[in-house]
Amino acid sequence: MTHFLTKSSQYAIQAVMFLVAQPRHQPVFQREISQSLDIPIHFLGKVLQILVKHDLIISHKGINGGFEIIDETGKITLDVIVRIIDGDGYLNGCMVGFPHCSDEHPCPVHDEWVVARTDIMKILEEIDINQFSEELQSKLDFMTEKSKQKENEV
Amino acid sequence: MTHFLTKSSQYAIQAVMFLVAQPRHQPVFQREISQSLDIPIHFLGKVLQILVKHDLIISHKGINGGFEIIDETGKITLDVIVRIIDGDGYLNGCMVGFPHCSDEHPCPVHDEWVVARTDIMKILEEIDINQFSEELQSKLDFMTEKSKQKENEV
DNA sequence: TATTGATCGGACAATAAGGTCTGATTATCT
DNA sequence: AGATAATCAGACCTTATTGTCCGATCAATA
Repeated sequence: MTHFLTKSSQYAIQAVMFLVAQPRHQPVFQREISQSLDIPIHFLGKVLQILVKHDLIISHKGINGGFEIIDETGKITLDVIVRIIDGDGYLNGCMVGFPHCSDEHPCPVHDEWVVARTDIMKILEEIDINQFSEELQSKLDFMTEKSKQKENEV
Repeated sequence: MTHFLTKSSQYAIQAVMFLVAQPRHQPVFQREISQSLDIPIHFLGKVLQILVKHDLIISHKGINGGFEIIDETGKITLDVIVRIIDGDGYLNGCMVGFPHCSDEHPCPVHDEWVVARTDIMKILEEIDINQFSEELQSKLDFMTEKSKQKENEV
């Protein structure tokens, strides 16, 4: 269906944004993340565990547990998350799948594709999630289930 | 794996390019297309049948059969092919999967994604495969298995 | 008209992605 | 110490994509 990122990496990105947006970066229950972002809870758990293993977030077990972002982390880019979840080489290769397509021997859409790919790379590599935590807090209200509550209030 | 187009639509696009590049648009055997483009022959057959049903190419059955592009066809865009094979709505929706993301309530990467998506749309909607049939003939030599033959000759 | 060799069509298998379930482990609180 | 409630870990199921196989159908040719 020509999806661009897998569900797994989409969920991971959403979760990281959600954690960054937390005031004081307090720990959040997996259940709360799941409900807020409308992500299947067990699937979310699996994704979060991968992020924990790669030291992007930390987990607290036990009754007052939860997940939180690691404060010391510098720049958090989508690129980092996608590579952790989906592995490398996600935009390599020809857009239409020609095995021998390259800069030297470009396929009919190669040059245009390079331009588009550069734009995408910018999003993945240059945007820093840690930068706009205040902006995130307001924006994510509309992204999460809070927006539905607001609709119901009208 | 963050693939952008499915194999099916990639194969379809490659096959259409291959047929357009044929001098005088002569019919070509499914087997020849398969070998030239290194596409599994039966999978290719299934894809080609879909294109036939949607009047993008025509098929000749029987012993001197094969597939050829329909000459009367005007502009052939990747968009048309992708919609036939993969269905509609292939770049709709938020890049990172937020259900409520929209122009009015953009997610943190929405604006940048719109730019990148526009570039991709241009490739899909504006490039006309029928336009550069001469260019295709030379370019496809490198895309197909002919390039390997050239390598072996050296 | 029989043979040949092509597409056509549908069933089927293999693989990966997406999603679910259950028990184990862990830390907090009473 | 026991109850509680959270993450952790892995097995398992479902679905979609990708790929394979085989018989039916069709048209050209000898």
